[in-house]
Amino acid sequence: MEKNNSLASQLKAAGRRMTPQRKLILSILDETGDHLDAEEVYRRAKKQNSKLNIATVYRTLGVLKEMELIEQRYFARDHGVEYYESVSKGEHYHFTCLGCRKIIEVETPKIIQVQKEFSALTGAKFTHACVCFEGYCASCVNEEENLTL
Amino acid sequence: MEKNNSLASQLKAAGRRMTPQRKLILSILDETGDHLDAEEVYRRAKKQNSKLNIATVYRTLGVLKEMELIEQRYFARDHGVEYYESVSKGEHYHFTCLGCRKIIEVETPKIIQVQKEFSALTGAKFTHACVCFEGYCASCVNEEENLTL
DNA sequence: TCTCTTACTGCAAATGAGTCGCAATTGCAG
DNA sequence: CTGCAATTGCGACTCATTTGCAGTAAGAGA
Repeated sequence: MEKNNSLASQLKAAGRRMTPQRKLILSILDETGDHLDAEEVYRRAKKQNSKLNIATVYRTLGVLKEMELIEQRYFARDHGVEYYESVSKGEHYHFTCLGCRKIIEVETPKIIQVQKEFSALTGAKFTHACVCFEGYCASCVNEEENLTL
Repeated sequence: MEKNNSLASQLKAAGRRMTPQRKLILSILDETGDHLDAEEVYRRAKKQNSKLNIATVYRTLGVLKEMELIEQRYFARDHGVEYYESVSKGEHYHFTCLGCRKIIEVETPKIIQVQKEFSALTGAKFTHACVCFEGYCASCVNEEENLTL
């Protein structure tokens, strides 16, 4: 319950209100291990609130993003769709396999290092980095090799 | 002229044809130092070929990208628009200033290092990395500080 | 140089993720 | 319990990008 309380008080601090829609959408993102786009969040949320509208999902995702409770991300070169994940997952990046569409999470301190170096060099201040990788995962690389033999 | 010949032969090798539209669009991207989206490429190209259509620009950008003559990129968190640049510019990344919208190019070997480390670890093969940074450049950081004083 | 095939272009209409205006609803402070 | 501002649902809208199609034009072969 503390989660709801914390959400409620954070919302209040921002002059916003706690609503069942917001609670529902955040809980979906907090509890899933998958990478969801707005459409998929909508689909899952709608199961529990059939009158929910996609516009509300987008608006809620915007609010949660503003409050830094979730992060918006893009995966792979085709950035047509935005994905969202709870910030509670911590700093990491994504590798999308072009073969099987699997998303592998990549952890590395190097991106932060680049930011620090560039800041030190130029005096710029970073607020956000979008990093995503694309390629073939080990098993798809093998498959490809078998095919070309 | 070797550039056109090279383009022509590369196109031929891919079972494609050389057209004035393709020549024009590639030359615009090769010669500019700016970061152009499809709309801006279209605007500039149209000055030299008034009948040119935006759909042709998109199709041509797709072909050139497929032939690895240009790279498609996204800048900043709002990935609504795709930008294109000639691959002849070499490996680099982009920092977008949220204050003045300036795009600063960032050079670092660290991104490639991340890819190598991850490949060594998992056996995955990288084909592409999308990296973009967002924040405030030195002069906008200063301005912001002045405002909040 | 001419011809024929088929890749390519221009156009207009379609797509689709995300946004917006507005009236009805609902948190929640007092 | 009341009032009002924040929020929702809904449908219409935006706008970058894509697609279908009929006409055009590269460029290989004769």
